[in-house]
Amino acid sequence: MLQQTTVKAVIAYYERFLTHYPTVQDLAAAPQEDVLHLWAGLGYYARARNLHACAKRVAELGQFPDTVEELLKLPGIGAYTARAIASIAFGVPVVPVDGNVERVTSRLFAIEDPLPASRPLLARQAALLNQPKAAQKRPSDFAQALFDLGATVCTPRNPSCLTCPWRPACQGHAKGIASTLPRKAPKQARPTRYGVHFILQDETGHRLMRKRPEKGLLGGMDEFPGTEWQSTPWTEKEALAAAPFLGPWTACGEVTHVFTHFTLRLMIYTATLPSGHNAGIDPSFGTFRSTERAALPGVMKKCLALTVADLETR
DNA sequence: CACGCGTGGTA
DNA sequence: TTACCAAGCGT
Repeated sequence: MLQQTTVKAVIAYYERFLTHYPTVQDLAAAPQEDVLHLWAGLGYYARARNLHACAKRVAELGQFPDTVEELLKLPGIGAYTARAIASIAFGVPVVPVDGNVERVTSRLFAIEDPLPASRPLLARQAALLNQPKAAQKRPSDFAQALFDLGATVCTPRNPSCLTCPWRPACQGHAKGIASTLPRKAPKQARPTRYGVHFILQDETGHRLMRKRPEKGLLGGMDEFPGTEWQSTPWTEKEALAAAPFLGPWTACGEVTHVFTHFTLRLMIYTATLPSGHNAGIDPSFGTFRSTERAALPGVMKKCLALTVADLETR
């Protein structure tokens, strides 16, 4: 859960997750649908699918692997997480390199080559940080102290060099460039994509939803039926051709959602199905279900909230 | 190796 | 408002 996600955002999800799945066997036995439902809103949904697959593998093995090499073979466990588990859970003297450790390392050694190209060099240098005997003796404390140094002292902006225990050894500070490191390659501009979604309610308050493909964007999560997301806006005529039934539809507003790599603008249409008319809808548009039980990603929750707000002001 | 993959917080 | 950032991984 903590991969690229802040502790604050994770805690509530973590607690809820552990309540449902106290052991790795419980998680391994759960339906994917339930796992994704508990993850909905946290983002990076491949992590949920990987964690689920990982639990199944560990249950199959009968125990957790305790070496970096074996941990790396598990789904969702990469160079960082394998070393975090090995050092924190099993006392193996290795250094997990996350964003914090990359920053600390780039400053300590005054590495000016920009990310992400400098990543292999940073990893090699970071691997040397636990040479001192005290670090070898307590791999778990060393790893977590390194994270905390990065999170509270050697911060991205305005680092507290005056209170830093490593200031005497810091080449970045000596050169006066610590706060400017790590350098980063310039980023690409974020394109905009456009889509139209239809929120169709039946007489019981259930809404028409379908499951997205297992892989790719929002993989395995639920959505309201709609158009593809393309680089140009849809005309009303084009959009309505993609609707799950004839209508009439109410244009209810627009939702903007920013993903890592593109901005999404969605037009939302709503309708309530006249009773007895829900048989003619093609199954490719989904089934009528309670939104409470669905695995709706943030962008779809926004769409739903818009229709609810729109209804109340109508 | 570059890119795709969410969401919330902060300056 | 925009830009950046967060206990990265898989392809």
